[in-house]
Amino acid sequence: MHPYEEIRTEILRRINSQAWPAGFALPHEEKLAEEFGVARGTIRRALSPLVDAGLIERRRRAGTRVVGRKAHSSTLTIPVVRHEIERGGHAYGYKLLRSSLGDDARDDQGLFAGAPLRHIVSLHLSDGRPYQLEDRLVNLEAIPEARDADFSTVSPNEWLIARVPYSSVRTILRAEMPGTNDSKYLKLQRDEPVFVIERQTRLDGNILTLVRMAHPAHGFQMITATDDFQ
Amino acid sequence: MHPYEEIRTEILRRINSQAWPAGFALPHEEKLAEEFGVARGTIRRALSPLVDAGLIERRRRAGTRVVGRKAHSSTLTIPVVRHEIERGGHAYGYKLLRSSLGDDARDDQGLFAGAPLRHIVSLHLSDGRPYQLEDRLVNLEAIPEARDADFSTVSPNEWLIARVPYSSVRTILRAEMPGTNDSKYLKLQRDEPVFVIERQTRLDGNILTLVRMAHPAHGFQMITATDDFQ
DNA sequence: AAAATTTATATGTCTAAACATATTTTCGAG
DNA sequence: CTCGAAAATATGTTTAGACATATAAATTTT
Repeated sequence: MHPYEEIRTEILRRINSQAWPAGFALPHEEKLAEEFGVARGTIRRALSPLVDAGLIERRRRAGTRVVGRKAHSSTLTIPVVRHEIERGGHAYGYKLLRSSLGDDARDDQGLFAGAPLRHIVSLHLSDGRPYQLEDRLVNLEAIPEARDADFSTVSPNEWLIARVPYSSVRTILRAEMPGTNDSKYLKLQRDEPVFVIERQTRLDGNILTLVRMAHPAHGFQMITATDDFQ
Repeated sequence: MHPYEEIRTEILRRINSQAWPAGFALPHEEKLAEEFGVARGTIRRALSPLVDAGLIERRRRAGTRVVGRKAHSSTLTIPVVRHEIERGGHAYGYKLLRSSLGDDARDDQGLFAGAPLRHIVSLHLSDGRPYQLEDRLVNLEAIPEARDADFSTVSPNEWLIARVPYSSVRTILRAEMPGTNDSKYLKLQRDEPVFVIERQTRLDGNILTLVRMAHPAHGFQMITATDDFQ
């Protein structure tokens, strides 16, 4: 364990044990450097992830303070469906349900501003059972290669994620009563809702793709990784 | 804009423009330092968040490569309910429904290993309408002050988050058909599902609190912040 | 007493250099 | 030709120092 890690751990311990409670002003960098017998740079290195995580706050001249938390943050990772299913030890299946071209398809929100689109509906299966219904619009102006890509064996999800770089992602999570397509393809039980993940992917402001991924609620859950320290 | 930021932006541009496609080996640090006219440390500073974000991968002696993505990651922030509602410009309301002590309460999963518990059920309202049903178990061994805390005006959610430090959080998201309590308190429409957030909060392995937060699905959604650059 | 100015100070950025360490490549022994 | 040891190399950690900059605190001016 490197000095910067030990120092970070020790400072975390002090915060978590309330020895340094919310609002407490930490000794300044030079003092901490002296206490731990290292250079100032090493102290900065130990502290900066705590700043990023919002555990402490720093202001020039004012110093560093322990922050009282106001929210829980965690990282939500959405893997390629196939990986998710296979990692769970299940057999992955995939079926292309619909593929069409057009510029008026389903752009309810006018996000694509009339750009040519490809609309793909596909189904992901786990052990033969419907797992996710993927309904996707792809901006062909931004990703022209997607016009002729073959999505009958590889899902657009997987095709895109590896191939197309993006700079921002907006993910929306919802519980919904199933729509017509959901009921048709997901083999839902009576009164069973769907868990919907909707995602907009952008590159420098231009929207690349918009996708709605619907899961049968029963047995489906999302778990977020804990943004923690050790 | 500082040199390290400009360099990071330029490198991102090269990755996003596919000038440096997935698998591409970046020039090594000394070369980049020379190219940008800065010290090696500044190059490291520019690159390290890209490593954290999984955009590039580095191995000693082998160098640095652009990574083809395998998943979408984003940060899910769950604020205190009151803040969430007030930020939306709505009136916040709160009602304590039930509060009891005991060690056998509802610990279905045996997470608390027989520790004394406090069980609190409360309702959060937005403009007078039910917004969230909070059902919480608090470990009194870890947080003895919670035994006598008054949750009739301040929700346990808010009381805990500011007061009690934690080291890890596990959040589970689900769509569910409403249970008895959900139907009773959330004024659900016919066939309306609930969006459930379940959270376990720990400090150094010890579970502090377990909470189930149920939202009427209609009009509720979670949006994740985009883990992006610039 | 209030407002404007100056000073002090803690954090923020950057450098240049040394050394540590994982891993690949090279080279030599068998 | 194979295996193992040695060398080479890119990244990883740390230092000590210089300078930049935001802002709190002290001082002067109004």
